[in-house]
Amino acid sequence: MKTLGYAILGLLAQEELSGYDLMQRMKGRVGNFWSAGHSQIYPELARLEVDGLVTHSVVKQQERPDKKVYETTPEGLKILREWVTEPPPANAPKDELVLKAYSVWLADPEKAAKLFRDEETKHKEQLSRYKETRSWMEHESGGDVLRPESPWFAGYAALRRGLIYEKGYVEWCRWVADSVEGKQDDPPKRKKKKGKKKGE
Amino acid sequence: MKTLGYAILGLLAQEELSGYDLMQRMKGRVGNFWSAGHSQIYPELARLEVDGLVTHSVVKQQERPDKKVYETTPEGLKILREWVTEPPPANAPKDELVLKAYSVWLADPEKAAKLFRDEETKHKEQLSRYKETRSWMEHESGGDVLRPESPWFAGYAALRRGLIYEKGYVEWCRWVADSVEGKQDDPPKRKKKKGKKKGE
DNA sequence: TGTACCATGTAATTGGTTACATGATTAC
DNA sequence: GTAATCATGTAACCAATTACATGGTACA
Repeated sequence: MKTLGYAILGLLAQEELSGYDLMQRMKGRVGNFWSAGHSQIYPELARLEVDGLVTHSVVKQQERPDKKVYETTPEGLKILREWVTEPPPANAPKDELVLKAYSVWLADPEKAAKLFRDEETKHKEQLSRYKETRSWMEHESGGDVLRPESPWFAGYAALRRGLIYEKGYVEWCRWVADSVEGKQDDPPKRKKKKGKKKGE
Repeated sequence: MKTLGYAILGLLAQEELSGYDLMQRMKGRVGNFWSAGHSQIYPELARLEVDGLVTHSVVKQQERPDKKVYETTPEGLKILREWVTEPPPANAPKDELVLKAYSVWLADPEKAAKLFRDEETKHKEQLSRYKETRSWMEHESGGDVLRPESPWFAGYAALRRGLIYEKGYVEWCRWVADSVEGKQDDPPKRKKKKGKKKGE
């Protein structure tokens, strides 16, 4: 089974969805750290069904094309549950902007500053969207965001990764931009203090 | 030109390297956010040479097989310099652990806690390695880590991304593990305060 | 009349990983 | 001997993106 299959099962475990619905969840990022196009999703759904992990029923709609609505089978839920607690293979994150940073010493400083300022802005915006979602979840869930056996908790946990990721990204972009502009004397925070702060 | 080509040019812009040297840099992560195997590197080097962006000379070694040492051409440096300040395509980060978190409500809490504790440990270790590298760079560079026109600065900037990334990862893993174990009442930091802190 | 959204699929291409293949030298 | 490192390549396979393809409804 490939990761995409588990991503789909994970979504279907929370609600019944059509291929089209899945596509939208995946475009907007499943719990913000996975994505897939419809050309990947439809064949994968077919494979999952052959393997007996999902089933579908055709929902007839007037005013709209008919659709196939998928749900997990008990077998599908079982293998999803097992997969969740297995350690994932070590992931080498790839980030083109960090690669650009690695060669930034060659670049025109003004253009470089603009690049990292623009990226800072993008990630600030993403951070704001995540914060809105967080507020919405906290209010809407009725406290379930902190109950680990609730799907609300799981979505909230994934969202928190996004919040931390973007917060760090913004901080880093700002540091790089400041540095190439010559306005940066020390790591962010603690300006004057002795800076003792033990090594680890 | 694909990203791998720029990754190679970025390394060769700092020092002459053989395909084997490049492979090692890439295994250990170029500035920690790109990677590639030797089966990708050798063909890509050949393409770069056909395009006139790198050249090689054969270095004869006794005690070791001969090797081809590559360097960038002026043309190669030029297109690298241009690429650096172009905005990268929006990257959708993929992280299998976050996907697992999204379905963690289905899992056995003890197994889930173990998973996230183990991951926390791994990322703590990576963080420690980065911190050692940081110290080494700061001492070895003679202050050049803060001079944007120095290759030291570029490597240092990439490293700082790694530091922030791992710091956030550790924090997140700990929060998830604490939560599934039932020891977590509030977002990290500020325990009692009113929590006013404006929306943005 | 044309754009946007709903809905589902297949085909071609690219990028990346794993496996295959060879061969020399050094250290245990 | 045999494992480890140096050194360079090709071939097969897989995952993912982009492009091709179809067809209905809503709305401006």
